[in-house]
Formats: sequence, structure tokens, C-alpha cells
Amino acid sequence: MSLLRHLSELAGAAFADLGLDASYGQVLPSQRPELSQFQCNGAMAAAKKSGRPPQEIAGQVAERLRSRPGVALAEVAGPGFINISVTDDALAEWANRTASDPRLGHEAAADPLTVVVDYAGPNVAKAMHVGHLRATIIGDSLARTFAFGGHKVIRDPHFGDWGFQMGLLIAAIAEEQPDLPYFQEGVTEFPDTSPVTLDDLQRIYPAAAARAQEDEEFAERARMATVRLQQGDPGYRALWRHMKNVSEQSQRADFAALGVEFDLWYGESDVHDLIEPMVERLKEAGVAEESEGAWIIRVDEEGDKREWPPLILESRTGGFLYSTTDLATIDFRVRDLGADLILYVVDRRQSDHFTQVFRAARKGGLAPEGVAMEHTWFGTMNGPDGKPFKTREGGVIRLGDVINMIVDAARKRLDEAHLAEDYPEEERERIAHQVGIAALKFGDLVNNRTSDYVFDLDRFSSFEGKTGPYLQYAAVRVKSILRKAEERAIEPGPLVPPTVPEERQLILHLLQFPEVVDRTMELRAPNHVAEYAFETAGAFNRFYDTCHILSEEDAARRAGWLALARWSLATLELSLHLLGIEVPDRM
RNA sequence: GCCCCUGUAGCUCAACUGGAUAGAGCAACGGACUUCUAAUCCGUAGGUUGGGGGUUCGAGUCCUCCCGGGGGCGCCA
Repeated sequence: MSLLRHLSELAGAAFADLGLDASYGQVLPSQRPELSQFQCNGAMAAAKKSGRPPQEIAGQVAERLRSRPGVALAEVAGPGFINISVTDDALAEWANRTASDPRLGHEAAADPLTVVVDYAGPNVAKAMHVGHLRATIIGDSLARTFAFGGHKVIRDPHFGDWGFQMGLLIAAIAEEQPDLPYFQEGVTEFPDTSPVTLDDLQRIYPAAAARAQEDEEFAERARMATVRLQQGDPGYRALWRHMKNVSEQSQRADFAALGVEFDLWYGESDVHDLIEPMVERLKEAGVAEESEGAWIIRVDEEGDKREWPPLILESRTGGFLYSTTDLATIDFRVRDLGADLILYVVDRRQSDHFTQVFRAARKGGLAPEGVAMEHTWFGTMNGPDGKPFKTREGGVIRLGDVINMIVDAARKRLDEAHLAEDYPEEERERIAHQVGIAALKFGDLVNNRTSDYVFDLDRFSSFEGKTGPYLQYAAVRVKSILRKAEERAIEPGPLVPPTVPEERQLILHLLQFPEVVDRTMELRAPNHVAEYAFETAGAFNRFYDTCHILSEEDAARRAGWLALARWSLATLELSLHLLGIEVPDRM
């Protein structure tokens, strides 16, 4: 139970007393801290619904609240706001309860959902590039938050290894190196080493894709190669496995550098065996129909403002495209994984695609009503010119290069600040990496998921302002106090009722953690945690400035303050953890 | 052409889904260190939320019309 929830229940009961819905009792942190600590706006909404005057309702609710223990203030303001504050004793009580709770006041979900988070979306033949960055960072943070929230989370990068792109690559390689054993009839033994490197693939793929646009004969060959691969040609499969491996190797390295992990590493190809039976079912059920030689599913619905192109289930040449794979993947996730909620953390340009897939999945009965599918889209990461982030030559930037850039920047910042100067080289390097990743992730996650934002290396890596490094630094300073206290054998004790404004504000802030986590899950919006972490650091720094813990002479107060510092650190570290950011022990 | 997203301080971004006086960071200016890591903290200045109209006790948020920016539209992912 959190303080806000407790207050909401008190207010809700007061509304219920008046014959009104208890949900009007929702209590929020005050927007006018000079007036009160909390507020409830429900009286005005209740007035609209019931036809009774808002101030009368508010007055009666406030009166009831005033009679409850721990409530220091409950009064009506303006058109019907109810301003509420609690006593310092009650605050200390809540603080002690929350600070000693490993979950910091957040209650794990009573009915845990199985949540599949589909993010990152690496592809064969492509090293990950900046375009994958947001999906990876946001998806990872959402997965961490839902897991903390008590849900069963399954993280799956959904490796793109099966569509027409594979046919394009095979057709192009067959043309370039026709003597390779993979293309010879009757050969069944193939080399262990890949005939192509990732760089080869990165060169071949864009050229082949561009050529297929103009060269219909080549495109046809690629389509045939796709079908032949999907039907299991041993040579094609062997070559395909090599291409997968070299791609995956590089991608796993990038994920490791980012500190991002997955529970599954499934690709589109892994659902291939589910496709044919599924397609058959859809055909038999009359959900799929034939059109221009292909099998399609119409996804128009009543009330549409536009025409929707149908989903292509099976192409004219008998190949399966990514929509089909996505449908089979839903089938798998629902039936085998027991998914209740599937979050697709994929950029906004694919929103039409997901609308089609979700509609088709419902229509075809693959996803029953109880399963929610959601395209958790996000905006573009732009360069300083406000256009999508590119190299100076206009090419895409590899994710690995971005990581190197930001870690270099972090190293430079540490030098400038003379931080971590005399540490062992290995530790110093680890700190630089942690700081760089924090800069990168926080710079992204602090923005609203749906807005575009400008990637600014200098700004993100600064120790000043709203940045990841600033938060790490703030946390490290707290760790330093705790270490010093231990050296001097000063023990933390129970939190005492606050007497200093900065202390009270810090406690009030820390008590809001549970609601921030819930809101972040509801809105799928890690920026709420990011913002909260920044405010936590600010609230602590103000307290730190005003209240000198270790030199405090009143022993009970000193022990309480030390416990407050420890609680602040726990809140900050957990918030950062939800963002995928690590805090060094020192720097 | 049709549909979706978007426009907030000089710059980069928030705003808990309709609540009070729209908030941060950076940049600018002014203050605070014999003190637990000052890369910190406090203060000042900065706004017709692209524009018009509407809905209501109350609009950055909802509806509508303009203007600007981005994206997507049948066998790529």
C-alpha cells in the first residue's frame, strides 16, 4: 500500500458516503505545493455527473477527511479542489514502512500478465544501426518495468531471418559466386566457415534490394530463391545459416555492450512450421481469399475512414512474407507462450502494417479477445540538423560506432572533471562505459516515446543538467556518504518526523515511487521514470545541501537522516535500473 | 490524392489523458564552498502552447477549419 493509495481510499470512502462513486477519490501529488501536499479533483467531476454543487461535495468530503488520523489538512479551494496534507508523524510512519520494503512501496501485480515484449528487431545482413537504438532501449526499459511490476515478461528480439530479403541475398550471391557448393545440385556437405562476412552482406543487400526495384527478372529469381529456401533446399539452408550466424554474432555484441538481454532469441524462421497449417486453417475458414493469384486477408472494418490494403498471406509465387510470419508468431505467442499482452516496440512507420496484422489476427481467431496486441511506436532519433541521424556522407551509422562515440565522450568528461583519476585502468574503463551507456539511454528515455528527438553527444554526456551521468554522479555521492558512515560506525536508524522543509519534500517525493511505476506501465512511457529519477536526485541534493548528515549531533536524527539517504539511493538506483542504467560504486 | 503523427521559452524537451499561476535542462545574469564528491545548490529573466472558431465551471490536452513539418499507402522489412 502506498500513501497516495491510502489517501485515495480515504477520499473514496468519503465520496461513497455521499452516494457517489469511490473512484472520484483519486488523490494526486499537489500541483501547488505551497498550498498542500496532495490534492483531489474528483468533486468537480462528481458534480457534473450528479448535478450537485461541486463545492458542497468537496466540503463534505474534506470534512470527513479531516476526521481521519494522520490528516493534517483537508480544505476546499477554488471551484472544488480538495487540498490535503498529512502530519509529520504520519509521514515518518509511511517513510519507515516504505524504506524498509524491498519493493519501495510498490505492490506486485495481483493478477500477473504474460507480457511478450518484441523489440530491437535485428535483421540478417544488417549490423544494427541507429535505427535500432530506440526500439532496443525503450523495449528493454518497458520489459524491465513490467518485470518489476510483477508480470511474467518474455523478451524476444524477433530476428528478421525469413522473408524476401533472404531470397534477394541468395540470388545475388548465386550470381556473384555461382561455383559455391550451396548452389550445386546433389551436394549435401557444406563448409563450416561462412563464404560471406557481415560486411559482404551489408554491401550485397542494399544493392540487391535496389536492383530488384528495376530488374524484374532478377526480382523474380529472388522470389523463387525465397520459396526454395522456405521449402527447405539443403544448400540454401546451409548458406542461410551462415548468413544468420555472422549477423547474429555482431548483434549479440551490440546488445551486450548496451546491457540488453533477451529471454528468447527467436527469428521469423522459427515459426515457419506453423505457417502452412495456419494458412490452411485461414483458407478453410474463408478468412483468406484468392486475389490476383495471391492469398490475402481483407482487413477493412466498418467505420473506416480510409481503404485498407489487404494483408498478403501468400504471394503469387507461393512465398510467405513478413505479415504471414507475424501472424504465425502471434499464433505461437498466444498458444505456446500464453501471452496476454504483446507489445511491439517498433518505429511508427510500421503502424499500418501492425493494424493489418492485428486485425487479421482477430479476424482469423489467432488472437482471442483477451489477448491485447499493441504497436508501441516511437519517434525518430534525429541529428543536430533535425533530420534522421546519418553520417556526414548520408550513410547509416552503426550502433557499435554510436556506442564507441558515446563511451569516448564519457571518458573525456571524466578526464575534464578529474573523476576516477587514480583508479585502476580496468575500473576506470568500466566506469567510462557505464557512464556512456547511461548518457545514451537517459538521453533517449527522458523524451516522450512518441516524439522525435535530437541526438546530442555533448549534451547527453554532460554531468550537468538532466542527464544520465548527472544521476550516476548523484547516486555515487550518496554511496560515498554511506561508506563514510560505515567507516565511522554510524548506523542508520528509524526515520524521524521531518523538521526541515527539504527533508519533508524528499520524503514526500520518495513516497510517490509506486505510482510512477504504475503510470509508466499503463502509458508504456519510460520517460515518467526518467523524469522521476531526475527529480529524486534533485530532491536529495537539496536535502544534502541543507542537512549535513555525518556532522549532525542529535544521534537519532543523524541515524534517521542516514536511513533517508539510504532510501533515496535505493529509489534512485531502482529507477535507473528500470531504465537499464547501472550506477558505479564510485567515480 | 487519401490516412496517420506532429507544432509548447533563444535551443533541447516535459506536462500523470479535462484541473488551479504551462514546467525542467541548456545557454544568459546574480548569489552560496573551513562542511559528507561544488560536475552541487539557491535566485533573476525568458510564453498569445502555430493561427481562427467551438464544447464547459475550467482546454496545451476534446471538436472543427486553416498554415507549417514528418511519415505511410497491394505481394520489401
